[in-house]
Amino acid sequence: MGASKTESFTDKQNATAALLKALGHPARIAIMEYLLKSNECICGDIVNELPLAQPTVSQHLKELKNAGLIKGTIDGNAICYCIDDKAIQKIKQYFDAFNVKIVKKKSCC
Amino acid sequence: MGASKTESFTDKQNATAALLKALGHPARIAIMEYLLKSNECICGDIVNELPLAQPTVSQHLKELKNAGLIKGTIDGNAICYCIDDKAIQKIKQYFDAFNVKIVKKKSCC
DNA sequence: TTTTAATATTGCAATATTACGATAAAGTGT
DNA sequence: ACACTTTATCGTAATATTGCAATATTAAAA
Repeated sequence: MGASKTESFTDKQNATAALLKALGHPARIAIMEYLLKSNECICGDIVNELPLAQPTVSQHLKELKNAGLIKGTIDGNAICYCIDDKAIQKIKQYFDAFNVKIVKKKSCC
Repeated sequence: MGASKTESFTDKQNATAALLKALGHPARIAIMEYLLKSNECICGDIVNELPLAQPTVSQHLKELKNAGLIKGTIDGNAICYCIDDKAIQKIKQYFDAFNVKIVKKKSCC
């Protein structure tokens, strides 16, 4: 098929998977890390930083934006992309909670 | 193409992306959450819990195992799958560090 | 040893993803 | 208006993912 049976899982599970899936590509990890360390957030700078063609980078930026991980604001004829803290908080909280439960649980194997 | 240009990114970026990609599917999130909350870790129980056919679940388990997120031990003719803490620690640390840097950084948009 | 149970693998169809050239769109500067 | 810059979109080829039926494998149980 190729299509996930999303309707069979909870909204929360689908939402979590969607966030992590958006980060599940090295180019998108590289974009996030660049936005984190650099003071530049202009789309063109990201394109120059990555070893990918401009349309490809644009596509990755779109996916990150759709997932809520970044937001873009128009600045003249350029676009400034920034990390959206809220999405990162959500992920962090998910793994924090996950970790707490792991510590409490006895591993059976 | 369909194939990621992994050779263009750092090993760390590729490793991070691979871990998150493995969790980027609702069925695999559901498996991890089941293993976290349940005392059962037998493969058959997971198959019964999920709305997917046995071969599909087996495939998802394989991906989680390849990513290092779970480990399986043979128990008679059943297999017990458990979460591998180390992988979760890695992810948690990644987002903790990410978050620290976000807080320090002034968002530009 | 034959049957049964549990899990993995194979093969395949449907769909999604990745990448990029070509082109469009939208703003800037002249 | 015109060229120029920046980013997005379209179209398409190559590859990957998802899901399952059928089948193989492996170990227990009878």
